[in-house]
Amino acid sequence: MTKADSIPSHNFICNIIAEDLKANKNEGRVATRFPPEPNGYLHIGHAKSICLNFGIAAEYGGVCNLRFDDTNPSKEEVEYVESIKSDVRWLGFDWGDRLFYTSDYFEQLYQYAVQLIKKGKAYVCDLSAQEIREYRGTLTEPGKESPYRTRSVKENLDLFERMRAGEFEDGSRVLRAKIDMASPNLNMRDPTLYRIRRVAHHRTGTRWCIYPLYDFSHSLSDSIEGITHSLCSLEFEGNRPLYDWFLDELNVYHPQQIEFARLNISYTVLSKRKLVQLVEQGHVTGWDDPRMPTLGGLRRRGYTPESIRDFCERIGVAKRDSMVDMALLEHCVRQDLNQRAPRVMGVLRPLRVVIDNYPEDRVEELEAINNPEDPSMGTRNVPFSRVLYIEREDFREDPPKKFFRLAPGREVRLRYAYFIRCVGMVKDEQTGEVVELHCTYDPETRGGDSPDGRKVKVTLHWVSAPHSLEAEVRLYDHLFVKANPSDEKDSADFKTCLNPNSLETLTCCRVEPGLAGATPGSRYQFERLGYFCVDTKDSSDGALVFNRTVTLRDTWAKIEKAQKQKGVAVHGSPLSVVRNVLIYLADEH
RNA sequence: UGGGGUGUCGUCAAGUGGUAAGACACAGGAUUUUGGUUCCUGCAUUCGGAGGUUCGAAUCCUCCCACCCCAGCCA
Repeated sequence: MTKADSIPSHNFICNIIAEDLKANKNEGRVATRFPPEPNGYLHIGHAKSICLNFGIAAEYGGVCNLRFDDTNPSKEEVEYVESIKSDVRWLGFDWGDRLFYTSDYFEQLYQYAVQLIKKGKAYVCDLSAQEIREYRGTLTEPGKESPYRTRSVKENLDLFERMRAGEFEDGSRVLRAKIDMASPNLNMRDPTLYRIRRVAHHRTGTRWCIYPLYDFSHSLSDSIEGITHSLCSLEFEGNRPLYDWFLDELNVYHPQQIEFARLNISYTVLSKRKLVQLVEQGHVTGWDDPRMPTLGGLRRRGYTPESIRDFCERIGVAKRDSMVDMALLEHCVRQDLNQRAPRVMGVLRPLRVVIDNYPEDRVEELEAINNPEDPSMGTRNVPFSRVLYIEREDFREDPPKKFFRLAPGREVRLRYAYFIRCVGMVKDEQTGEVVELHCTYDPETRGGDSPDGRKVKVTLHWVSAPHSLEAEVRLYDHLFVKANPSDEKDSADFKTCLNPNSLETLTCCRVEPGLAGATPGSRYQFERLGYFCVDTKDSSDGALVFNRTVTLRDTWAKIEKAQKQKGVAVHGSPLSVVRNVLIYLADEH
């Protein structure tokens, strides 16, 4: 990788940092942080933030902290902190010894609150949640001051201490900042700093019964850690004045909050709230269902961390709401996997082919290239015999225009093997379905080249029937049928456009014998089909299960789709079929 | 009808007064024992709209329009 490649694309945040550096702000120091709340699993939207924060730290010789924003014990669990850590690591980032928790600062945060009270900038309020809401006013009308706003410093100190000591009921009192109930920015209308909540915390246990809220704890945690640039998403723009207020009132180190647009991708959803519904209502099998945009789902699907990082690099960072085309994500995995995935042959929907002129008991080992993009990956042998399977869709009894594959009388190449010509077919007498093909092979074309220079329009993948292994293959498609599921007027019901065909399970697939014992998580390109990953949960030596990561680009599919849309005459002449083909009608099927 | 933001190709996105990068997608073509890969070529006389300043505007000014966020003791 060249230097230019490794530099994050130019974005407005880099511009700000570069200027700060030039002005020697923060003594040339750069410190960022990734601050997840441990209340759910990471998804690709988080990956954007992780890549940004860790990427900037790396680029400018700074550091990036991993900080769990664990101020709401009723929603947070250790299970989530563990999964988040492993996802960040999997993505390829290392926080070294800079693992922090907001809960590490509870005592210090409490002292900051006391300072605010002493300055007359915070007070204990006895209004109920309902009343606080009523007193807040509306977007267009100012709020009313709480009757408790004028309590003395002494009384506030006493009350706050007793809140901590557990003398009051949950929800009976809160600590509030004393700012301005008439502020046009609702965040500044005496926001709540602490609430009473007798819930055990995953790290501090029952030591505390009061917990700080986001605005207060986040800005101060950033300050405590010496964060220089605190990057967050757009919806916190209105919180910035409050972020700044705490730091100014307390006169402590003042990081700069910068907001950027969160990631949206077409044909999926990226909000914790919505993802939870998909899991809980059984629309997917879990957080790591390969259709989920979670890092766990993408990993199981076969996405590489490199491809996700590349994607995050390419989408850029800006302030406008946007929706990135899913096709870009798919492009990124294809590009990565094209370079590194070993090629293999697998037949998804097998069609039996008998090579009439190939000896019954002969088996040949044919050399196949593991990756044409990378000769160092070497070669392997695949067995060839009289009975094979090819892809059902690679044969058409009545081929449409531009269909180059097998048809009665046609000759094609079997990859790394021989040219074969279709001379007959067996049909199910009930359904008329073609259930077996009879072909002849040309012994002169071993390896795939014809000595007489004869050309063939296409190369098919295949497996030797007796040598092949059975496998289950799961074909995944977009989770939603609409580019923007959140568009539903009835925004509650983004699920109305769930794709009913997002998963198709194929159970009688046949793959080449070399795949026996394939390691769970390993990725392959099934030639001509796509990239597949051995499932990490359901696959075993005796019962292989593959997940399709993404298809290969498919020019034929595109042509066929266009033909169907135009209603073009897609059939060839039936006369040629009659002339060239022997048709065996089934009697034993 | 309060405040805070944002509007550049179908989708992302550079551009910061000197005459519209790049990527994906799409469309052609070449090469190809994957209809894959790779390689060429094409793809915004125009930057939400209207005025204005200027020799010169996507960039500055004015007005207008559209969209997003904020009324949790969530983050």
